[in-house]
Amino acid sequence: MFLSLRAEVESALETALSALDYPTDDLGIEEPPEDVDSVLASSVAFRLAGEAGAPPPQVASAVADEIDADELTYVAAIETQGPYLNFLPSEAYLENTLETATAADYGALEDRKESVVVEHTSANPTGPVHVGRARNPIIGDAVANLLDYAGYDVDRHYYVNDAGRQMAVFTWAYETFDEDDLEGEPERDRPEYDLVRYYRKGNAFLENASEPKVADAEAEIESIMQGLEAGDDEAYERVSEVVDQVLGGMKACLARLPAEFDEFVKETRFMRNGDTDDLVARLKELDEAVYEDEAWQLELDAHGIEKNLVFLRADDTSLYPTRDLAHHEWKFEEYDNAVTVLGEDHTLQADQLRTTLELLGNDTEGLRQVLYSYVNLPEGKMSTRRGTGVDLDDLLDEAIDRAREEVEERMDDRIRDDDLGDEDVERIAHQVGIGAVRYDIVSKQPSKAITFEWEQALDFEAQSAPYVQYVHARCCGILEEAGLDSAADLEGQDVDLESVDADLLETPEERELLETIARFPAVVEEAADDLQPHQIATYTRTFADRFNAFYRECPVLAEDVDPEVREARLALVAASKHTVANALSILGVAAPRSM
RNA sequence: GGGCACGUAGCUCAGUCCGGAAAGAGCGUCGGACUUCUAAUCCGACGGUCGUGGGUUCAAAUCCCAUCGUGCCCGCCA
Repeated sequence: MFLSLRAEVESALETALSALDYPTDDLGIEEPPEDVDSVLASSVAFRLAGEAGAPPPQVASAVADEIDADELTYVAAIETQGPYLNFLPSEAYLENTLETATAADYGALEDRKESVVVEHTSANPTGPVHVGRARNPIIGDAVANLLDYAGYDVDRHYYVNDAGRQMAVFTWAYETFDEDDLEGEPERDRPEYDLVRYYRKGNAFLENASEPKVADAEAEIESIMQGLEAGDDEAYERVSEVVDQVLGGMKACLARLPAEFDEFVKETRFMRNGDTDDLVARLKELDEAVYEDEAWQLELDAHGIEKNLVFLRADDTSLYPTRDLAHHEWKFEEYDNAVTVLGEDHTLQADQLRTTLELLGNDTEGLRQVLYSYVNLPEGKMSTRRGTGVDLDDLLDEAIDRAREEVEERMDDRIRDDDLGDEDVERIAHQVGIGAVRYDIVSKQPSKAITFEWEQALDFEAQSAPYVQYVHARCCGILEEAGLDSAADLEGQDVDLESVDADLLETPEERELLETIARFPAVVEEAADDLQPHQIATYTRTFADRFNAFYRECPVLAEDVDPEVREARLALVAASKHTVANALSILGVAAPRSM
C-alpha cells in the first residue's frame, strides 16, 4: 500500500511541478519525522526557492495548491508546514492496508521471474562450526529468506572446499593416526567433534615432528593433492570419507539455527568435470596472464588491483581462486543472480574474482557480495585448527538453557494462569533462546565488528528477539481468545471483513500501527534491494513499539467495546500478527504462539 | 608502507548509500504502573562538541579533503 501511495505522490508532485514550470529531476520525497502527522513528505521547495525567487514556504504552498487531493486515491490532503509538503493518508489507504494485511502472506512481493543463488557459510569442513563464523549462516539465511520474500526464486548453496591443502592434511591425518594418538574425548557425540581431533593432531605433527617424518607426511599430502588435481576417483573417495562425515555434523549444527541448504556444491566437482582445466587454458590466453616466479599469474594492476592472482602452480596444480572462477561461471549459467556472503577478510579475493570473471567475458552485474566482519573473542580470534573459540552448539545450548530458566521463573508470577505444559516450556525455550542469538546478530550491520560476550549475546531484554516475539504471542492470544485461528487468513473465518471499517480505527495508536503495517512491503523491497536484512530487524522494533502502544490504549475484547470497533480491531490484530510473523520469518526467528 | 571497513549517550546499537523538520532506541541509574486481551510489557526522569579539524550547501551524523584511533587484508592457505 505504501508503495502505491509513494507512486501516487511521485506522479502528483511531478505533474504539479511541470505545471508550474519547475524541474522535476529531484522531488525531495522523504519520510517525515515521527511527530509529523503525514506518511510522506517533500522538501522540494528548498531546491526551487532560488529558481522561483520566492522563499521556500511560499513555493511549498504554491505547489500544494497545484495538487488536487480529491483526484488522489490514497492521499487525503496536502498540507504545508513551513517549507515542507506533507501528504496525509486517506481512509482508502488505511482501508486497503487493513484488507491486504489480513492475508497470511502479507509483505511477500510479486514474483520477479528471476532466480538467485545465495551462497553462504561455506566453512571448510575441518571441524565444529564456531561462533566466529556464526554470522555467516545467520546473515546468509536471512538474505536468502529476504530475497525469497521479495519475489526471487532462491536457491541456497554451501560451497564445500574439499580440494584444498587443508583437506589433504586432514585426510592424511585421519588415515595415519589412531584413536590412541589423539588427545581427549570428542566434546560431543557428532562426527565433526570426533574427527577434528585428527585434524588438530595432524597440524600439530607437521609443526613439531622431526624433519624426515614431516617430509614423509608432506609427500603423502602432496600425492593426495595431485590425485585430486588429476581428478582421479581414488583420491576423491579418500578425501570424501573425511569431508562427508564432518560436513554431515556441521549440517546438523546449522540445522539448529535453522539454516538449510538446497545444495552442497563441492569444489572437486569442477576439477573432475574438466571445467578447471578449461578455465586455466582460457586464463593463459588473457593479455594479463604471465608466467613469473615459476607460476602462472594474472596481473590485475591495470584494473585497480595491485596483487597478482596466481592461478596455476609450477606443478600444474590449481588454486582455490582458479576453481572458484569455474564455480562462478557455472553459477552464471544456472542462475540470473548470484549473492555470496563472505567474511571481510575475503574482500581482496572478491575483487579479484569479479575482475577476472569480467576479463573472461562474463557479465558480473548479477554478482553481489555481502561482507561481514568476524566475531572475535575478547582475547582474540577463534580458530578451528588451534581449538580456540566457542562452538556454535555450545552457544545455542547455553541460550536455550537460559531461556528455559527465564520461562520457568516467569511462570511463577504470571497473571494469567494458562496451561503451559512441559512441551510448551521446551518449545518456548528453543524459540526464545535461538531466536535471541539470531536476532542479536542479524539486527546489526554486518560491517560492524562484534566481540563475543556471553552476557550480551544472551540478553533477553528489550530490543532483542523476545521483545518482538512477545508481540506475536500477544496477537495470537487475542485472536485465539476471540475464537479465531491465528495462523490462517482472516478471510473465511468468523469475521465479516466486508463490514470492517477502517474509519472505526480512530485513535492515534490505531492509525499509527496501521501506517506502520502499511510500510512493511516497502521495507522488504528496500532491504532486498540493498541485501540488508538488518533493516527488517529495525522495522520489527518500531513495529513492536507501535503495537504495544495500541495494546495499551485499545482493548479489543473488553465488554464495553462496540461490536463493530471490536471487529475492526480484531482485523488490525490479525494484520499485525501476519506482519510480525512474516518479518520474523525473514529473519529466521521463530514466532511463538504463546510465551 | 598501501588498500578496505568501522568510530553516534557510561555500554550495545538504529539513522549515513539517496543531505532536509530542534539527534532516536535499548541496557544501566532513579521514580512510577499487574482485581484489565500475557508485566519477556508500559509510563516518566537523567544522559550527546555524532572521533577531531577544515570544506561544499539555504541545510551536514549523512557529501568532499585532511587527521587520529581500532579492526581486516596485502600467502604458489582457503
